[in-house]
Amino acid sequence: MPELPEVETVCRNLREGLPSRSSRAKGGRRPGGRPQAGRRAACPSLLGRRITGSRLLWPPTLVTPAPARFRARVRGQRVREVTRRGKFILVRLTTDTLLFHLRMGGALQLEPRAAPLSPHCRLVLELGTRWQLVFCNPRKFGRVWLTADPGSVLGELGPEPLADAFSVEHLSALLAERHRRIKPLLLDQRFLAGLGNIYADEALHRARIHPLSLASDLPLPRRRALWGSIRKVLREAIRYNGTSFDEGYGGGAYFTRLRVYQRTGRPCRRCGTPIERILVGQRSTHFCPACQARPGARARS
DNA sequence: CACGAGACCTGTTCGC
DNA sequence: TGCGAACAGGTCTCGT
Repeated sequence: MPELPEVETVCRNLREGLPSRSSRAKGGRRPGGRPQAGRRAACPSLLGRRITGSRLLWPPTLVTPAPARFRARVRGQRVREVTRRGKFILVRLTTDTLLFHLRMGGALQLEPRAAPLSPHCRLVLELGTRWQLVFCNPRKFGRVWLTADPGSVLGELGPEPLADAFSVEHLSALLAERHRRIKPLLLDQRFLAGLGNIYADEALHRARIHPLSLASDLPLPRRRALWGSIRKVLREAIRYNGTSFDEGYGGGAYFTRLRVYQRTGRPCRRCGTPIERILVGQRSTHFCPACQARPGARARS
């Protein structure tokens, strides 16, 4: 599931820890409150903890270095910082950096060492006697790197859409030189880091751009609108802890705000027209045929 | 350079 | 109810 807002949520949870929460607390759900995940024990911050051991349960998870070297090298290092770049989670250690990519789902969280491990658990980093950092990944697509040079892993990534340096002029210039359909372009992490299928569809709808539009053909007002909608959608989703349909993200609730993603046949929240679903570059793509005019169907200018 | 197809995987939902 | 098909938030590689 994870796109930029979900990964940001995971990072924040690792940095700040999670307060305890019970599904039965205070007579159930607050009226108007965000839906809450189930019972969860309190867990502390990952920052400052020392890695005392590791267990690799699905070897293909580890890209580099080889397992024996990984185990020897990661042991004894202390966690200094937890940050995000695109959809990567960066855990800076004493001398190296651990990079995690969840790909199509999963979780990275602190758990008591006494707790039973999920069958989807692929890597465990032991943190003393009480806690462990657990990388769960049901579909086995997720990957982990340990390196002194994170740039070697992140090298090709495009700009960070929420960074101050990512200006409307910057995006506009990048779009102008790409003869590519806008939807697959937004999913290309070398073009822009962090968008995935949900937020690409949502950003395009808010900017009123048809997903098959040619990037280089977008008129300036659409390009400006896209810059704003990308940032707005991502910021808003982060406030809601992402759009999670499963556990492990601390109650992501942005699905209540989605305007097109997986709303096929339901009315557009702006104009009431039924949302359509098409395939673009093998990915499900949701849009409003009225709000998001076809590239060919040019209005008189 | 741009694009489609296939691969990598398991779990859940849909249709008959 | 049961069972296979379709589908899922991502990315890589190959062939055209």
